[in-house]
Amino acid sequence: MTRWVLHVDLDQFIAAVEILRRPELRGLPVVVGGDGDPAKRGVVATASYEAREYGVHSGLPMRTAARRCPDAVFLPADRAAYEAASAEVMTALRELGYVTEVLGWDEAFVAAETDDPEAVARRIQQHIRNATRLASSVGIGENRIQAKLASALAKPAGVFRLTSGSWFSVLGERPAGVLPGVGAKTERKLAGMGIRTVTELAGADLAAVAARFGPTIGPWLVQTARGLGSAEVSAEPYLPRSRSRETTFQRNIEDWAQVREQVLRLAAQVAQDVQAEQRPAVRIVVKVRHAPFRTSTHGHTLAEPASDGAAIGEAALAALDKFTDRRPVRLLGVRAEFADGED
DNA sequence: TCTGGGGTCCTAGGACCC
DNA sequence: TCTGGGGTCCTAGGACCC
Repeated sequence: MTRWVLHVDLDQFIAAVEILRRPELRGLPVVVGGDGDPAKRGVVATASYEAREYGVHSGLPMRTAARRCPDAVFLPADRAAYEAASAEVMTALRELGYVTEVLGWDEAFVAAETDDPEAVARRIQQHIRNATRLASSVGIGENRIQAKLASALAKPAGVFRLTSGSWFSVLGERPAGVLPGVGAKTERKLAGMGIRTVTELAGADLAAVAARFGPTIGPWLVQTARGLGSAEVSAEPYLPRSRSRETTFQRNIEDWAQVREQVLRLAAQVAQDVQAEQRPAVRIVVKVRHAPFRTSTHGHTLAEPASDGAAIGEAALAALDKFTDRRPVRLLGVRAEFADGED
């Protein structure tokens, strides 16, 4: 028996949940995001595969999506519905009895001791489909990084195995940006060093990469490009490090009295979230995005850990007072941080 | 017509202490 | 009078992910 890591990833999860409750949308380009009005500020949360054919993808401004695919059905994001669907999926997944680590609404790692990981993958897909009517893809690897990349290669609704033996033949010539953790900025920096592909990053000079990206991220990048990494799957319950609320205003706010009002409103929501966690906050951070999309943050550490709305609201205002730039405000956010450690 | 919301982790610089 | 070298903690910002 060999120990495998499986990465289960729901296919077009948010769009799929919407199509389930509106079957007439099946086969149509569906775009979910913002409040569903593509004329307003907001970005795409998920596009159905049909909409992706038009170049619509997550993170794209809704307005741009409407231009690329004017015939798409635009729907508002409905968090509660996705949370409920996600809970059903993860409950079904855990019923199979494997050590399971949930990563978000629509993905999880599973550890399995087996000589036939494809059979386990198919069983997982079938069980999730029976319980929720949702399709998933499953990646199989010797560790998390291999499994994660494998699930992307398995889409839609497939199973794909990626191991140290096949890593370079499958991914070696692909751009380094396919690796999780390598975003646009990192990819550009790597290109500046003459590193473009996964194979090139895997063979890069460790000291040079560490000098450019730091002693932790540098070596980690090279290891990732080699397809090496942790195979641990943790069943420990997830403890959030922070809870936050933020809003982008449809029209920029110019009056600072209004800014204070909005910060207090967000702080009240955060206080409720903190109370639901049953752990006190130790620090409150306010985020301000000014009109030209410049974002900065300032925090205020609480005199003592607290969960009540008054203390969190006061701390948020104290943090807000550290901002000196009074230009128009596009976005405000309030975040509560919990103490780290075991308690 | 630009660019959401909710998160995580790492880094760099200053403060502070010995 | 022209002031080293560590270590640790705190804060703000950067990058990334879904």
